[in-house]
Amino acid sequence: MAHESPTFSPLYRQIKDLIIQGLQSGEWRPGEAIPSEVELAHRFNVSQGTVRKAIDELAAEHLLVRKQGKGTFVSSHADPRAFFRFLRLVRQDGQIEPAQSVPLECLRARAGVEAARVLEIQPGDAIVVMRRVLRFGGKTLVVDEIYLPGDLFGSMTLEVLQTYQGSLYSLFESRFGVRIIRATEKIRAVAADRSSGDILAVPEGTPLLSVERVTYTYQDRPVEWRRGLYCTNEYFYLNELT
Amino acid sequence: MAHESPTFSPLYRQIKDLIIQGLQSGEWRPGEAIPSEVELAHRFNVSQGTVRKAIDELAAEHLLVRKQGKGTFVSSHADPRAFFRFLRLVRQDGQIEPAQSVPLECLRARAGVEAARVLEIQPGDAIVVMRRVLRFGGKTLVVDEIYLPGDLFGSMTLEVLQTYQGSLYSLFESRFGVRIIRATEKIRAVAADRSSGDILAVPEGTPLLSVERVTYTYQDRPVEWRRGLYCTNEYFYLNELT
DNA sequence: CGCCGGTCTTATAATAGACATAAAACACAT
DNA sequence: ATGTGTTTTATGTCTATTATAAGACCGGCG
Repeated sequence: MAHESPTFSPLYRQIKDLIIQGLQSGEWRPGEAIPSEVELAHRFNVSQGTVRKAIDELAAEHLLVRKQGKGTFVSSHADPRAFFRFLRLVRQDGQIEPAQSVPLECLRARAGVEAARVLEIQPGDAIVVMRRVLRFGGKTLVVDEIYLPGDLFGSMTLEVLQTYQGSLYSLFESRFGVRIIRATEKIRAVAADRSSGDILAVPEGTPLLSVERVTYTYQDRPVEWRRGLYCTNEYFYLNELT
Repeated sequence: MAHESPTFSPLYRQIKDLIIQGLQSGEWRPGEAIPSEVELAHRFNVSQGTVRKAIDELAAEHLLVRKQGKGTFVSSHADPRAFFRFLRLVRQDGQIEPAQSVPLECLRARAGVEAARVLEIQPGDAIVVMRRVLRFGGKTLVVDEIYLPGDLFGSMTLEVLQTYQGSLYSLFESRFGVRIIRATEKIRAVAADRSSGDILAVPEGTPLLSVERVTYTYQDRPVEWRRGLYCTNEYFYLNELT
């Protein structure tokens, strides 16, 4: 097989794309096992090693999780280990504590120019806006404002949010079929205004961490825009530079 | 080869350790090429594929860089692409701009309890303390206070810092033989005090990003402790969650 | 109830050939 | 003779296949 076409990609990468299609189409759901390497090799008519290399990359990207002797599983945000991949707030002493999400409001709106640009939709398109806080050990440390595209999250309501136990991304995944893959965050320091200060129980003007996040699903499609204000008096944002 | 010993590790990982030794001993220096896969395979008496897997992991950890058709090279902080791995400050519009480091002072001191704990040395051991600022496009946006263990950086002087062109980690690497591998950062929002406000040209009380970093070399040995204050009015800290 | 093999799974190792790169060798016009 | 563009070749990594080992699980059997 010669390298002729300008759109050439190696065999294992084509297999990788086929597996991603299976994930995206819902053929294999989060938490479930995908077929074994030999079975996939047979289905796609390639060797086991080629399937293996495709799965290796998908595992490195956290889309799949390998377990020797058991199988390869679709990763899920219901897995507790996935929580702190997207919430990096830890206590002074380094202990990571579970967060409790408390939804405040959820309403329908139309996208402004900025939200439309970030979410790659048209201004005026339907969106869902929600606000919520995160509580750590009884203290309210984060207030989030979240923008979602209406076509994917049209049925989102405050009651759904209040009822659901588990992380927000776990809800996205199980109820809306939206799998969060990666995100980028822009972090800066800002002063608390009246309303956020009240919610976080700090004086107006207190320095807060402003975390603006854009979240992506398959094929780099943005599906969430959020802005969080973090109170970092007793907790901090932990980042690993590797 | 059976799995008998409790300290068993697969062949490719033993090879990986041997390569790390070569890096650590200075047998192969930053920027240089290491021997080819077949040559290493011959030297260690294993197959090329096994060497390949070892190098794959080292490349994933950014210790090596592969270039098809050319060879595999020891990664270096002199490489401009490495700069923004450890400095994630970017402009509003997303453009990344080169930083200019301006050293302010450099003096010898003795480790206090906190510095000793972080750097894993004894209280009272010799350390080097330095302060410097980072300028982006003419504006002073970062002020850093940096603590280094004296045994590694004993010959550090203000003149060395002022003379050297290039990043600090590039200096560590070329002049002190200390290769920075990874780091962890604790980020919080704080208010500017008088002195830092003066340096950054902002009013006292302005919210600043406090970035406390511990930096590690081979075998997870801490070799730098620093605290930076970032002015995030026109720039922000960019983070990728993957 | 324990344990001992089958039989699934992924993990490891070896091998062969394809592709990438750059420098040496060469042909040829000036 | 010399400069220039092309071909060859040597030497890297990359891709693909195959074989075997190790981990997990289940059911039969003592």
